[in-house]
Amino acid sequence: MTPHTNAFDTHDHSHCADTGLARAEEILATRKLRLTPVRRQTLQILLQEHRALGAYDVLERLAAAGFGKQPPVAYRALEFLVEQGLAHRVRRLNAFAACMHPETDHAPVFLICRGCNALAETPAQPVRAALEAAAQTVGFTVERTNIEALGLCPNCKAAA
Amino acid sequence: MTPHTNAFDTHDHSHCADTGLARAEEILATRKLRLTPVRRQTLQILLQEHRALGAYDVLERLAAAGFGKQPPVAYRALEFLVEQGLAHRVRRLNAFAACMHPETDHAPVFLICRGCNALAETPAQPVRAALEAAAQTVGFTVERTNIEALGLCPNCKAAA
DNA sequence: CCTTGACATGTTATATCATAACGTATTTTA
DNA sequence: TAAAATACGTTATGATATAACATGTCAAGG
Ligand SMILES: [Zn+2]
Ligand SMILES: [Zn+2]
Ligand SMILES: [Zn+2]
Ligand SMILES: [Zn+2]
Repeated sequence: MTPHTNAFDTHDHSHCADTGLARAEEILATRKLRLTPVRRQTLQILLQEHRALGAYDVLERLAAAGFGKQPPVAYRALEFLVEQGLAHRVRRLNAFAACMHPETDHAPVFLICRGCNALAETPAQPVRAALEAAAQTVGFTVERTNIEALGLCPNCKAAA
Repeated sequence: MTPHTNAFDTHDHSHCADTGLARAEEILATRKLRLTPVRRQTLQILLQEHRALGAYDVLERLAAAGFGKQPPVAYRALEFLVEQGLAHRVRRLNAFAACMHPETDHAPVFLICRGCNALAETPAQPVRAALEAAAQTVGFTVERTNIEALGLCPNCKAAA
């Protein structure tokens, strides 16, 4: 078990970004899909911070890096990353975040700090299981989930 | 325990709508808040169906009923109902739905059928508890949640 | 190699969702 | 009944997202 660095602890963040990219390359290689320059740059942009970025924020940064300046440029790259499980969409924020553990446990739970906007992705198994159980009592089959919590991270709690 | 009618079963829906309105009146009375005509009409609109409606859908119907025709009319009424726990916002759909049990258990789980767009609201306690537990391991305090599942309801499964 | 088809990128234009700011009317309270 | 708070309506604008189409790139098969 990798000692999961979590977004709310101070940590060597270059590690997150580096391994994130490396994992993406591996994963896409095995799927014979291409991590093109825009896609790579988009993932890097998301990996730069442990928070969710709106599509237009991403777009600005893509444009600054010499890519297209129109919304579909960002939306397409983001959609691709989300489909491949390399990024997630955070509905509560209308925003996107790099996935912090693309290999393991999908169907993430997001913890969104309203103080500092940090976003942590935590393992979802138990939550997901509880949700499945609730669904089953009414005969509903769960295919995709959005499980998001808004609140305060330990740092912001301490500061308050 | 009321035998909770659920959105995926055929049921006497006028009962849902009637009790929904009645409950809203009681609740707002105890809080000394007003169920004004637009608010009442908005709640009735949401109660007409077990699915989520976009703000602009609601607005159209409000306008047809003689209320204002501009977005804030709908958004304000919806926001009020959501604040009072009489309706919920379904982030996955950018839409709103009447609450199906305003008294009990809040922090609902939504089950959204991608076949027929039906929306069921199920009790969230166990899911919520699992989420709290996950949050606690990183020191995060949960304040609000969005827990939504997309999938297939029993009827659509049978039809497929 | 070169054609061909699939995929990827870019553009313009438009659709959809949401709120700011302001004036008027209604309701409550003193 | 005056003052204050609340609610409703408008205009205008902001923010998010997708449709439709043209051009460019790549990987295979001939
Ligand atoms: Zn990091
Ligand atoms: Zn993830
Ligand atoms: Zn019903
Ligand atoms: Zn509810």
